[in-house]
Amino acid sequence: MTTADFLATVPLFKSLDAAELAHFGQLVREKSYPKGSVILFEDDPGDALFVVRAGRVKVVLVAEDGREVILGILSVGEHFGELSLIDDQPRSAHVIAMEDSALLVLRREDFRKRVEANPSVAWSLLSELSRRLRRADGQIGSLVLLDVPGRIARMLVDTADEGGGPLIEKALTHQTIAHVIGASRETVSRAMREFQDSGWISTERRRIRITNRAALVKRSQQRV
Amino acid sequence: MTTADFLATVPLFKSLDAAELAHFGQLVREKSYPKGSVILFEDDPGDALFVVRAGRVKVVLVAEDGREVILGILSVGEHFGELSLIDDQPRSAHVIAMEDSALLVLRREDFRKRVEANPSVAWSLLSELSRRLRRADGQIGSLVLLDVPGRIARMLVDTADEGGGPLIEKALTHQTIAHVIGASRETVSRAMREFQDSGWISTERRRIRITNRAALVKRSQQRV
DNA sequence: TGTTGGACGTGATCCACATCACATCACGCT
DNA sequence: AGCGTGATGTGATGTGGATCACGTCCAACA
Repeated sequence: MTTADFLATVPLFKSLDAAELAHFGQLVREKSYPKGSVILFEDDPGDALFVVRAGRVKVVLVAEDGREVILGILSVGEHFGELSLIDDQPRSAHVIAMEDSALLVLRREDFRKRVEANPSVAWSLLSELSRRLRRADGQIGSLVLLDVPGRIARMLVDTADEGGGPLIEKALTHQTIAHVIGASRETVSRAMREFQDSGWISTERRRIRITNRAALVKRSQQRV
Repeated sequence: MTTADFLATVPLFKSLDAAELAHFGQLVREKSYPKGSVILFEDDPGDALFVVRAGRVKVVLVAEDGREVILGILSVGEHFGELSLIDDQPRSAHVIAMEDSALLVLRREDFRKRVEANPSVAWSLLSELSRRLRRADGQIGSLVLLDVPGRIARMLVDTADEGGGPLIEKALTHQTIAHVIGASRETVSRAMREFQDSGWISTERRRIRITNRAALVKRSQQRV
């Protein structure tokens, strides 16, 4: 697939015509990052937007003692790094490749010019930031109002809904889930086992099937 | 102050000229909300943007058992409700007047038309959403990585920085702080007393003065 | 096919905080 | 001035979940 063809599949650019996509295609360059490599560092000045072309990356905050929170996991077609292009502030988090990944890089000035020529891209960006803000606020609510099993239940339901079905493929490891919901690996393991014993989910290597969505939804709305 | 003059002071509209401001002024209507009244409900369909003209409002999520989290507190000149205008999704939280307040209300279609006529407003909106997203992500980091005193320290430093000086006027009550940082009122009281006894802050009715910013910053970066 | 490193399972222990229960304190009101 | 209501101070008690310390399982790879 050519770069322009790939860009056509990226939601951010969905409103662009072929000529514009070709134009964008000329401006980006592709970079590879092996699993575990740091794509960008918190506090660095930022002057580029990244689009995931292959692989998966995580957006993380890291404490001095090494503990981490995962703010987001981005797959093919998703983008990151636009905040610094918009407000000229430093990067707000680290971004690390979870698998061998390939990213398209677009520099600030190129991006700004293209956005000014295509206000519809600005609207796509607003939609995307709105979505992220809703998610972030929901996450804050979860952290404060729910216990760990509740947060896991919520995450499972959300993930399944986004995936479009009750089967979650290439599911995250317990350790990764723990980093996302702000809990320890052990507690996640225990809660997942509970769900399984209750018949709410079934798992087999890297796949989770939700077998009682209603129960999970209920569990994600109240403390027991 | 006329409505147009007031709008000129609102950051969202800072790039507009007098004619445009007058135009906007024609489209908004002003509504009053007594302290405690609910301005909008989570899950309602939303078709209006609100600008705080007087008073203070809080954006909150409420659990079934009544516990609440405050996602944001908005003062004069700040706005809310734009997410539903952008993505047509329902309201993501309740908004409640913390004091007797007056709000300017702008309907979706009027707002959209004006934004299309003034792309610079879209850029202001992007800046604002970026700011909120950074804050929300920071808050998620605080909730997961810091203990309660750490979160309070962070909040004090942030509030002072926004206020432009070490003196925080019309400070929030301990109960309200508790709702913002996700803790109990008692724990907030004890932590604030600790800070005071350590000489990091001093307080006198509804005012907090930061007397050792460095110590607070350090406390907000590591668990003790 | 043995080896090795990552993912998962599970008990024991500890502690930061929520919760409960009151005691003041500080003001805005009448 | 006296009253009532909301803000704050502070002990006692209970617990969800982090942490520590292992053991098991499994897939990739030499």
